[in-house]
Amino acid sequence: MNSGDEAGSGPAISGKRTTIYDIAQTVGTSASAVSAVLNGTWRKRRISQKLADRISAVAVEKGYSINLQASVLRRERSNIIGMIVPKYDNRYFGAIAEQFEEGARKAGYFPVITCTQRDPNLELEAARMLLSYQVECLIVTGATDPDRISDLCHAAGVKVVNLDLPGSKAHSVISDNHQGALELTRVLLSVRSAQTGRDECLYFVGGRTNDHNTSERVRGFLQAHSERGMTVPAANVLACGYAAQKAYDSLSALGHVPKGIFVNSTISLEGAVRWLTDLPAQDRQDILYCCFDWDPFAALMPNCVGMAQQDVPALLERVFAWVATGKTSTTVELVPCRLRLQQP
Amino acid sequence: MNSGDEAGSGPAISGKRTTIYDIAQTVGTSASAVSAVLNGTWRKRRISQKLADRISAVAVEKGYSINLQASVLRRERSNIIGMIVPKYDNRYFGAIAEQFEEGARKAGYFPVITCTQRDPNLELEAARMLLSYQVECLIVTGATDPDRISDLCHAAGVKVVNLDLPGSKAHSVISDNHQGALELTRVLLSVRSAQTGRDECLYFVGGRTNDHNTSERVRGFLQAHSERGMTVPAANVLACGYAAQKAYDSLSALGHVPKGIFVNSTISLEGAVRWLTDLPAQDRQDILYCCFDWDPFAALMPNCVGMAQQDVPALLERVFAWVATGKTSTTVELVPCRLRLQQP
DNA sequence: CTCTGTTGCTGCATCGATTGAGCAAGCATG
DNA sequence: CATGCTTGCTCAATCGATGCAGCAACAGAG
Repeated sequence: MNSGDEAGSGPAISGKRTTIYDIAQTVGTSASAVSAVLNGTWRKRRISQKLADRISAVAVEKGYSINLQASVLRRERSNIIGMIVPKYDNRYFGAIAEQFEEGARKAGYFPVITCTQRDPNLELEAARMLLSYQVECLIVTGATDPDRISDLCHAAGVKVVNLDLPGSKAHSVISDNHQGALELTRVLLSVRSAQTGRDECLYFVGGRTNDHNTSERVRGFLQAHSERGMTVPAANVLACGYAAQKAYDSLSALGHVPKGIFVNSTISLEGAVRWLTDLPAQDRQDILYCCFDWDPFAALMPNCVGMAQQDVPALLERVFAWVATGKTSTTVELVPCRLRLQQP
Repeated sequence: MNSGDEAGSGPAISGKRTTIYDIAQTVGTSASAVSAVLNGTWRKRRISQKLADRISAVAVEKGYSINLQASVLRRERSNIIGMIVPKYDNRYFGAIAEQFEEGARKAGYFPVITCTQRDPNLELEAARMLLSYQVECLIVTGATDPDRISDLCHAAGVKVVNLDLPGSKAHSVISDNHQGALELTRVLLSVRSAQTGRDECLYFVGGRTNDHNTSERVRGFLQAHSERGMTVPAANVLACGYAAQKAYDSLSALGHVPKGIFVNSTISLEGAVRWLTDLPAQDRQDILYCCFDWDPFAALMPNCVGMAQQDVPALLERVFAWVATGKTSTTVELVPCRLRLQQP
């Protein structure tokens, strides 16, 4: 049962990790030589091939792994890049997290992501933690209060970039929510009017109006209507928050069945689709919706006209490009969304 | 534009972080006192309230944040717990990542998650990295080769737990794939036979047969058939890998339209559903499927009979309970799945 | 006035890796 | 044989936080 081998010069005895000093001792050399060999600077430091080989062999044999806490402490750079995301469990943030890691590794960083559940206190706490781990740069995604985090980072002399939601105290890379919403609304309006033969105002469901992204999307939504000479009644905009249940409740509370719905996020869409499937079949037939954000299953639902997919690769490409420049100005970069329409 | 204030005793000048020595100097005390005050051990170390207050005030004023690299180096414990996940961008792993972080924080750990794209080399590399950051414990989720990672961890004296996929060299917490697949298949078989009046073998799509989870699910799938006296032809099991496109291709390649499909994961389901929506409407009508793993949108698709949802909270609860015991034996814990059936 | 005990602090070694400075040995050149 | 150069290594300080050992000052007991 117990596989720990106590004897011999094998791998570290439980609890004690091998250090460069251990290796130096068994090889009969100095810790500096071991360090130089193991971090690749040995040629420059004129260590002989022979010694290098002996050291490498012993390191492998002992299962050595560097203590990066010690290494980072000594060097000026930590090579750690941090990210704060509100949630992992939807496709948008899942993709952001995944591609952030990929990009970070490609740029030579070690990525550390922390999920903050849209809780402002947890956001601050997480940012502080990441700073304590000496991140060189922090990417703040969808934070409720990005500016306070920017302040923290500035105090520590750490680069910050806002992603997805803009802030006023750091560079921001965000989707062009207005453009995406405008185009998406145009599509839904024209499909519906082709179907019914007349123009009818759509409903907007989900999000919060004081949130930048939602207000930009509402602006696009309204503009698409006014392009057709329509004025949307205020009651058609149900900015009820992001939770799925809220969307379900506010659609149910309407008292009638809206025929065209702009859903503000896949999270709200979960509620909207649930509401839809709970309707009697004949009501369900001619309801159409579109949704800001993309999900592969939601995109294939029969009532879905199209989705606006935020261009995650482009967003992250912009973020890493910004990080590489080392600039510190406070600007906002807009990245266009991709429209993904249902094949008829 | 430039908000950096160079003068005064304010927050750190860009590039230089405040340390306990800086604070000690401005307060006119020793670094030990500052350390004791800032890490909460000052009462025990008999620092006066007055000095403690002065130190705290200066620390806040200077925007001090502890250097955890230095702290961890000195102490015996790092408080870091690591996790390796193959992907973030589906609901199952998204939920695992999110709840892992929550559980880790509750247990007093700092969670670090790394995503390895189902790439065995990246898995090893990531494990090595996490060990270098002195993780106290590593949770290995869905790794292609968990045992090699276990070896690495044992060599470093670090606890390991396998999650989702079992390994032979560490404790494993996994879903009861056989039970879940058995029950799910029973449901689909009975719904289909109620519909058509006769028993018909289902198709199994997705996964790899040499993968533990897939083979257990196939076993459940076959057993549900044999309970009804049916023998499934080998050709009905399309273990074509996990990628969505593979599922699409192997369903298209069949040459006929199977009427009942057991889909092995939501990733494969993306392909299956795409295949479904590409079919002519009359073919699509009476196809039913079920799927192992849960997705809120997929669950609401009209042809979906039910999904097996892995009990993520229970899985992680078991993982953390195991970590807390500190035991090292090699056992497998099975956690039952929840069946989520389509409301008729 | 000495002895013991308490309060409130400081000094210093330590964790493991890194790196500039430096040293001994070997060799070639004048 | 003195000088300079190269090769191949070692020494020791350093990064920032921690915590043990210890010390000065003072109070109270005898």
